[in-house]
Amino acid sequence: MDDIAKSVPVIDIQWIRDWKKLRSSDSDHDDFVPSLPPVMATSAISSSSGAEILNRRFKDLPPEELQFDDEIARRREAEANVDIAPGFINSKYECLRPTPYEPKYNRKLVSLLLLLERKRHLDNEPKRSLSYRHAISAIKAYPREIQSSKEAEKIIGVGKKMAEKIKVFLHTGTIEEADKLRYDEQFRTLSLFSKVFGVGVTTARLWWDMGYRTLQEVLASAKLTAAVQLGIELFPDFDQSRGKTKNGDVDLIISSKRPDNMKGFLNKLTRRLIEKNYLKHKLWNSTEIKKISHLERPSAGARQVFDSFEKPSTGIRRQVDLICVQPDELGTAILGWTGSKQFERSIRDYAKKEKNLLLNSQAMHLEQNGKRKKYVVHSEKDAFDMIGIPYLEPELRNC
DNA sequence: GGGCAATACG
DNA sequence: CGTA
DNA sequence: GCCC
Repeated sequence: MDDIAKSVPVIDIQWIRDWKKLRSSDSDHDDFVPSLPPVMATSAISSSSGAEILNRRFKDLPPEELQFDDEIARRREAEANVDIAPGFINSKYECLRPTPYEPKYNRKLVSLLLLLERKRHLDNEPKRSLSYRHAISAIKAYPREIQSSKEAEKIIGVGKKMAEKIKVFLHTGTIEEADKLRYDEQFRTLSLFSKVFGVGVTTARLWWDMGYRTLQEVLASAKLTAAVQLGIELFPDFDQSRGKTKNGDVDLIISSKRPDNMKGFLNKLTRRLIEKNYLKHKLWNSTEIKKISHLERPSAGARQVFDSFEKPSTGIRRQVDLICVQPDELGTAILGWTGSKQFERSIRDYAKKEKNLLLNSQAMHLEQNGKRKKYVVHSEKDAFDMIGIPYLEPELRNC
């Protein structure tokens, strides 16, 4: 367990230090292990008031910028069969190749495809959205500028229709459907709504259909669950639309060598955090209270998790997920909560289809003639080894 | 044509 | 079922 | 929307 703790990157921000202090002053829990995915420690100093943000409607929103708008040298489409780039791992399994957070090549193309993916997602077309996800991941990992649609179509995950869009892009420098979305009221409003914690595409569209166009209107008129109401109220704090590309969620995975110590641990912890004024009190008046008391039960093992919002001494708020796991779940838990989402889907897909290994964030099982045999995964590296794929640093899992 | 990750919680 |  |  110590090895794991050391191998996991830890963010150096104030509240982590506070946590350490808390930990060292609390001998009851001297063996709890914080584990963190690599998260950029950026934060927004909001210059706008919360009310102003909640009242924004689509025309007031900061422009839907392309992540990148490179001066693309228009590449000649005519000349055919460019070979696929050497060294590119051309597979439908994203987990087999490194994928950077910010690609060096094909950046505008990726930005445009991301808009189309989001559109499919907001239109509740999850399978099409997934297809775009696959193609985008492959292109992000592609080691040079794509020269022609013929070349693009050799990439597994890029089929006929997307190759056609890429062809247009290489000729005109854009993809019309995607470019239009940047100024599309419905698209941008649905995007805004679905950024609220607790709101997915169904709710976002419901609000749109009811005629709401700003979060303030929603807040004033719709009957909301306590959680969603809270999500809206906290939205300005978490707003990251200006100048910020990185999201600051933190997951803490907590485990103990003496699982009996963990009974009520989250409860005690949250009580202390409230005492120290790290937590936003409002939260605990809402639905979350149920979750906490629920976790108090001895609940014979497995996963315990809840989402919370923490207000560190800096005054900046972040979403923090606390996850308590059994010691033998630690490896798969870290792997499972580190992401990216697409990486998790990919590695689970590969494990099952290629190795008969069933993987989730609690365990890995080998399936052989109808029986399931459990394997204990001690670390991320362990998991990669057992599945038989090369280890990837977390910062290269941006599929 | 079938399948697309997998599971907990309200 | 919707969301994380 | 794409792969097998």
